[in-house]
Amino acid sequence: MQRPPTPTDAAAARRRGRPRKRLDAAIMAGQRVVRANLHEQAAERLRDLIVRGDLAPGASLVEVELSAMLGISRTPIREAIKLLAQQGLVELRANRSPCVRPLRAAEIRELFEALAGIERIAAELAAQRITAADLERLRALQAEIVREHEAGRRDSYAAANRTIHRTIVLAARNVPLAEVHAALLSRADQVRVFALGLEDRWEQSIREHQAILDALDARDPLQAGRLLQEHVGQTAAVVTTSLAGRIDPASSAA
Amino acid sequence: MQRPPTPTDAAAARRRGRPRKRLDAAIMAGQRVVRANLHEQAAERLRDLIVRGDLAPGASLVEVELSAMLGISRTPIREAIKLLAQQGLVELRANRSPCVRPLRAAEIRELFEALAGIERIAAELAAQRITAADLERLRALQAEIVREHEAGRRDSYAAANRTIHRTIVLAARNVPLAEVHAALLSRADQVRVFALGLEDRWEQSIREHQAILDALDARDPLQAGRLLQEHVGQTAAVVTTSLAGRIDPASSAA
DNA sequence: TTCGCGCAAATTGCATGCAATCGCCAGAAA
DNA sequence: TTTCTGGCGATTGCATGCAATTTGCGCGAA
Repeated sequence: MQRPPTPTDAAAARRRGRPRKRLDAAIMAGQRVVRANLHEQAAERLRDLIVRGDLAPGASLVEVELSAMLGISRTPIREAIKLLAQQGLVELRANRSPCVRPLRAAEIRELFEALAGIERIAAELAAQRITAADLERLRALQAEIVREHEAGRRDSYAAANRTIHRTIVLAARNVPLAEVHAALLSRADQVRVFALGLEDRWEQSIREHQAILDALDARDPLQAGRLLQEHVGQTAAVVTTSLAGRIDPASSAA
Repeated sequence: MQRPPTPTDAAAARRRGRPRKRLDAAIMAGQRVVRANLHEQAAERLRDLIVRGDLAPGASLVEVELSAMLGISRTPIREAIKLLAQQGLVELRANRSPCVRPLRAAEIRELFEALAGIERIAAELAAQRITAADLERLRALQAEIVREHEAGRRDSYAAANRTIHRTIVLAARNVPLAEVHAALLSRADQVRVFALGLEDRWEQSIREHQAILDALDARDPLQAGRLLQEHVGQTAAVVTTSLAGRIDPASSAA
């Protein structure tokens, strides 16, 4: 009978498995240093589950359940949950199980508004600092988006779309800005999964991307910023409309 | 002989102290619900120590030391440190003691740049949504700043200054934006403590505040945003100059 | 039938033990 | 004198135990 690994099993395995020189061995084996701490791995795994919608908004996150699911003990789980809470994907409730942040109309509106603003700032900076290599990468991503659009591949389209936004922000060469953007973006991704009808906007969205890339290419900060902010605003409008009927308009878990 | 409380002492005290009905009793005693979890208290306390400069940039944060200092066990300390790391006040190093984020020229420049951008966005939104009560509060804060300036009270001036910026951001009525702002602001505060010569700019700064308030009063988003962004930029310039000679120009802990 | 009370199970929050890991320092070799 | 190496102490990372708190439910009373 197979059974899921318990924390103890995992700990024992980890101990026995490699007498010593673990890191050296891993590096010499050509493995990418996967050696992140357990709580980081847990955070990444949980983020993924939440953003992909496998853990539904409002679902309560019970420590022992997650601990059994991931085969690690409660401690790193707790740390991971705290991390995700800080990023807005999880909501902590005093003396209660934390839960996946529910979708609330007002919060979603504010989220996209903030995201649009931050991307505008990033675009303005990026227009001043973007390199030829950045631009080339953006054009490649844009081409990829077009391909995935034509092939109708929803997931690939979304991934490429995400990457193009991320790349613009990174071109701003501002780490704190990129960090806050990443936090907001993952929450936006979570929301998007539950929105329908986004495909209707694909062609329009691609045109907007093209205009933004042109503005960046022309090193026009104001234009790039304005266009990107509006672009995000458009997406927000579609998402909000799509979700409007299906979530608590006021709040939830009241 | 007095000795600092150990985690065990504290735990025992907490257990013995209140047989039950703890919350009810506290509420009926009219106490504000101070009943935050230990890790939250610890985070707040540590944040304060860092922002006030009592824990110097680069200082290493050893779990047992902090645990003894705050009279709690390592677990909540660890959680608090993770939280502060997420906010950029603490830097985690693999398998080493975390440390207070050192001051690095490039990072500080980026930090204030991001802060300026976010405050611009906030000001634009605030100009559209600000209420009469908000404006009144801002005017009172501005008056307070003038008073503290004339009295030459450095700490009070800084506190009021911080509050006025915070209030403008809150007037934007956007929670995610306010949250990311708060994170960046606390790091900026930490940096400011080590910058000299900020007093030279007080009068100019007060004039800039007044212009920003006027723009908000006039409900002029572009003007308010532009002025606030430039204002933060000016502060950044002074801070950067002041710090330029006294920090690792490139990095540290290489 | 419905409301209230109290008990029990579920679950968090914190403390602590244990082992792996890292940095540091002494000592040896060049 | 400088550099490399081995072992030791310091410190983290994770697992787990224990108590407090909360919630849900059953039972009794109105």
